[in-house]
Amino acid sequence: METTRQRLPAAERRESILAAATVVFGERGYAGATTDQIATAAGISQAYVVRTFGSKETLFVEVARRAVGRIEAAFRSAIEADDGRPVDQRLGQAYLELIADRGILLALLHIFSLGNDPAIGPVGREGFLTIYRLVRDEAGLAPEDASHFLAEGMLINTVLALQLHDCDDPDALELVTQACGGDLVRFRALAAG
Amino acid sequence: METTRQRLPAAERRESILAAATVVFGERGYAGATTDQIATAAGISQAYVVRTFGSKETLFVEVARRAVGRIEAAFRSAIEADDGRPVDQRLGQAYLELIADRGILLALLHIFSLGNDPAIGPVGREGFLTIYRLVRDEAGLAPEDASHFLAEGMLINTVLALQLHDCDDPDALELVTQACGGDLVRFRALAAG
DNA sequence: GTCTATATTATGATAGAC
DNA sequence: GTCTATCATAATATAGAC
Repeated sequence: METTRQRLPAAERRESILAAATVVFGERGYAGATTDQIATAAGISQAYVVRTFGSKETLFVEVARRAVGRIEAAFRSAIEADDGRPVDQRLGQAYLELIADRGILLALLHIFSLGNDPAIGPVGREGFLTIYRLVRDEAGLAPEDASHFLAEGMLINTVLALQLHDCDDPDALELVTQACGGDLVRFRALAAG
Repeated sequence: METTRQRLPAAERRESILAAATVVFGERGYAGATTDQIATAAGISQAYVVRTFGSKETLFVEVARRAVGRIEAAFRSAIEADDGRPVDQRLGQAYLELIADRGILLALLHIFSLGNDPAIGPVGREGFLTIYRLVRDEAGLAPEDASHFLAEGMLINTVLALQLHDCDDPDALELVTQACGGDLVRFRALAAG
């Protein structure tokens, strides 16, 4: 017999759609993802996805804000949890752990690549600067170090998007190993979910 | 009176479409760009764009290969032109100069973000690894340095895509200054075309 | 080599029932 | 809170003329 559709409170439904949308947008990009794919991933109807957020664009913006929020949260707790290691090392690990949160990093990559879009651009800029300020002001990194840190983060996003960690190619694995600071096995495990 | 449409040899027409497509794909991404926008940018009809490359997907793949080719060419000439400065500095400058070649870097960013796509993914991986091998084997950078170099490159792509160089925000400008190695004015001039 | 016209499909969004 | 049905549009691709 069939499972009846779950009736959820609005807040939970929103969150479940956002989670599904993050994965789908992360895989296909903003324009490439369809509200129908997101609906299927969330286990509801296409119309309901659109109705809940008003439009695909609004949904994407919410996904972007949520993704930035996750990064902020991860970084803040890495800053607080002082275990003796230098703060940039703690931040780097926190960022890598986010790979497990499927789609967050990939969705961000797509958001950042759409700076030209009148609706999405401002959200991307604000999000990126928010993260920059966090690592500079709250973690206390010098501008140069903060910039390097973001650069390494963008490389991680890229090798993750390209799925180089699943390649057989030895050069790909060498590069991923460098990008993740040495622990390829862990990177793979996180990416596999 | 109207200018008559230029009749061009096949090779030149292909190149002019590729150039236009690079800009449009760079601004909107693969799925977000339409063959009609590309046609307008190239000054020809939509049908002719599709007919020349067979499909939008094929066109995008050609754009990707051309973009990677441009980077290879720029890096090879930077490696050859030994002016006494360390090679990674020459490479960095060569990469920055590519900003002037409108769309190349932005198109690449979009290509690299679509690793999941069955047709585009392999092209993106191949392109990225080609560049990695070039800076490692031909420029002679150690894997760690090659990785850092690519990371800085991805940061440049990102701030360019986000158009942080056109922001008023002082933090944005600080970050772009770091990303481009100090010369914000030059970065802006290159980006302005 | 290049265009106009059009077939075809896909997708975002809306209306209205339950 | 959620669905089904449907509208409207946009966009890729094809056919065929010049």
